Amino acid sequence: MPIPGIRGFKDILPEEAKRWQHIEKVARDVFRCFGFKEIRIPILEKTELFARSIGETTDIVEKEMYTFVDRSGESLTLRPEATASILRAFIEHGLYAQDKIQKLYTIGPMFRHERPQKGRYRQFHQINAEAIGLDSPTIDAELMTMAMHILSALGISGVELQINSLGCSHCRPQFRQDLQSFLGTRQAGLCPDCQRRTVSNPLRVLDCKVERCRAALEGMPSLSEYLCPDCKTHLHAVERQIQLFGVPYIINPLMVRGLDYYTRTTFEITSLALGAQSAVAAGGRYDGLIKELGGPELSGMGFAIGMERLSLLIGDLQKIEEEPILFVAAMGEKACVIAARIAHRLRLAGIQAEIDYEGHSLKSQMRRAGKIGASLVLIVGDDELARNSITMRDMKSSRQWAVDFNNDIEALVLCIGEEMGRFV
RNA sequence: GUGGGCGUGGCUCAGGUGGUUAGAGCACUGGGUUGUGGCCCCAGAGGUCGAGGGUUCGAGUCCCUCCGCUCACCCCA
Repeated sequence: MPIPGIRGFKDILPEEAKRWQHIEKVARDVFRCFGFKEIRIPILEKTELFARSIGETTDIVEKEMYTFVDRSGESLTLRPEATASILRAFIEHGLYAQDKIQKLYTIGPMFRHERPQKGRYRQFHQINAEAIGLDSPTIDAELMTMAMHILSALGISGVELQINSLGCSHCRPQFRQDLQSFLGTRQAGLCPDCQRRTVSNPLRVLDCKVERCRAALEGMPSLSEYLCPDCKTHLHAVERQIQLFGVPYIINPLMVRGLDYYTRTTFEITSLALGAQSAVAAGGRYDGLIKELGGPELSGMGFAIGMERLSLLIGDLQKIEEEPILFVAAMGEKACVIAARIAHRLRLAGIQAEIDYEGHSLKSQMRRAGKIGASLVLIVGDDELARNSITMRDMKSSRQWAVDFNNDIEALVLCIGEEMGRFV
């Protein structure tokens, strides 16, 4: 009996993996231009790290983490996001001692035990960027710009950048309290979810999609009116800067985030092409978090891009240039041996070379050569060997000719290299 | 955790009101061309019809249970 894979854990098959490689390559190149360095971090951390950073009462921590006790009795968790781990590493290795400013990125799998649906899996992959040690609103704008640039560099259009400010530790508590008491007076008109949210996470009511909730919330306190002068100034500066970068955006005062650590600037990049899970990227500022995790008093700002969602948006439009392929077809025992040697030598020269392994007919080998997209086929057989030559066939033009071959593979390989326009 | 839709060869799907050996296209293998790909033609191989139980002389088809996939809610990248 075959053993199936786990729900929500998807295989990325070769055809799609090719697209993923392309995505990563483009992203890495953008990071390089923006001065971000790669950091590679473990996928397991102590559970405590996520509980403290993401928030004890968030859905992620309460019911979505893959948490288990390992053989030494310690509670570990498969990371549900990357920020906490990056900050942990940043603190643990004292990176701030070399340079207070650290621009870091990582690409890899994250794990959340949610019900899978379009664009959402239990093991999913994120491209994650963090800019640590900067209070300047310019870095906020720069990060959002960079995220947008990665998307456009991948040929993705039709996305919307939404920005909001969640306030800081000075102004948000008052808003939360006032919102909560306001919601208390409107319970009857709210959907069951929002009635629950009133207690657990009142800010979430802001972006409820249920129509009748919208109506019941007439006259509700507005977050933007509660922002303290510093937060207001910061938001305006972010706006000014992102306008200077020429990136279109909209301010969405109703957008909130699901992780507790966000302060001030938050953003989301959405696309209607994604279905219900419309966010392809999201992030924000987290000013108190590094200290909260036992590090220095430095602020930070970061974002994550969902790889699966990116892949959905790119679709099949992506024409990735293929390297040329050579197929060595062989007829007869001697020829098979020589074919394998030729292929081997070509491979060492950096050319993709394929052979037949099962003694198929020449017709069948030719069919296979065509199928895998070989541009050049070498035909080695009794006839050729008897005449000290091999046959070369250009698959595109169907032109074919004989090439001298006195059992001298090096000379042959030179000839092939010329034919394929490559250095061997 | 909740709800809708769907499970038939590797893939995409046909299979009125239950009836004999479950079909097609694509892909695969061989042949038509005793050594030549794509197009065409012929042949072949490949399926416990998601699983288990029930009704029936008889179940891919009807009933029940379970499992899986998928979309949506919740939540989020």
